[in-house]
Amino acid sequence: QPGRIKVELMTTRPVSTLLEVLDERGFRMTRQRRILLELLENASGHVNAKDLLRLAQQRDPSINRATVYRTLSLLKGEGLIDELDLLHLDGEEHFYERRRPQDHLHIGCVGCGRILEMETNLVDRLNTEVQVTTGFRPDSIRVEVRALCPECQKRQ
Amino acid sequence: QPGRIKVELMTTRPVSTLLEVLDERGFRMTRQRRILLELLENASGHVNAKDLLRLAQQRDPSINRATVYRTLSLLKGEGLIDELDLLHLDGEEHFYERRRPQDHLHIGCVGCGRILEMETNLVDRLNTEVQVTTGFRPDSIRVEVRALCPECQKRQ
DNA sequence: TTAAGTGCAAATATTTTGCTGTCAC
DNA sequence: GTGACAGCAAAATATTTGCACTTAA
Repeated sequence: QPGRIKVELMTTRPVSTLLEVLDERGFRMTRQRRILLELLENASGHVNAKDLLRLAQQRDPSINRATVYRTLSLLKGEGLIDELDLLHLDGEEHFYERRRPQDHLHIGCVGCGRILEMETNLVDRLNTEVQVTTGFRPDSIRVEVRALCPECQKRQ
Repeated sequence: QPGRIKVELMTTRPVSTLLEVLDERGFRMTRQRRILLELLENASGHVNAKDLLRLAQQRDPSINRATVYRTLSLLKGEGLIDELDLLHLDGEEHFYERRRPQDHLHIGCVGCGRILEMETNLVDRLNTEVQVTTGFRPDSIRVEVRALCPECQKRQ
């Protein structure tokens, strides 16, 4: 069956919260981490470090940039979030999203910068093919498509 | 048929050189561009800006960093090279490669940093599925896999 | 109590830009 | 000759780090 379009809405959520997982793994639950984890959990789609900092500071103005980066680094290292570039359509910063059971791909419109997500089993099949063909054991996969959205196609 | 492994060797080369294409399109052929284009053409695999600058300066020490970035930007804009992140296994810099007719994916080993290429028609099928499912018209696609190579698997 | 975590400021890394001078066409 | 391009240095952007202080466990 064909992939379904997912826009800024996640359906296949992990069962435990980031907080629960980090807690289980023995990391300290600081005030700052609670805020950042909750924001990441509920962020619609993808956040960059700058926005995450801004959002966090709305709840606690003392939260520092370094803490944001250190938390993101921790979560990356624990395999709980993935770092995306989203094709650097606008600047060089990274975006972060909660890792989900179902792999998906990101499509960025070079015209308007809109980002779309799409779930398709082709991504899982890529994983399998990599494993079988090369012997490399995939950990995570990132698929990013530069494209032109229907609206921008008309506009051209 | 299964994808074939390609390591640091390109088989499906474009017919015209970068120089020929830029010349046709009316860009000026400066001494600096000739050097950079030739290096990009013959670079085995992927180059980053720093290495490209270093290599270029071996032929002409006066070549400047800004010229390298401006040339890369030009080639990107003309759709002649693609910019890769190779999963930022080591630092934040970008890598560049000549765009080829056959799409392929990049697999990076998180253990040793080795980068492998693999050609598979699944990438082309992804392009098709994106177009059909979302209406977005793909321009280029980037597939990057974090993985563990066979040697690093044993070592663990 | 104490080691993990935070804030701060400065450092690092990579890429971009304004300006002036040069060269391909 | 002239506008596209190059060199230079400084700026911009994004992220990381050393160190002293704070706090969760």
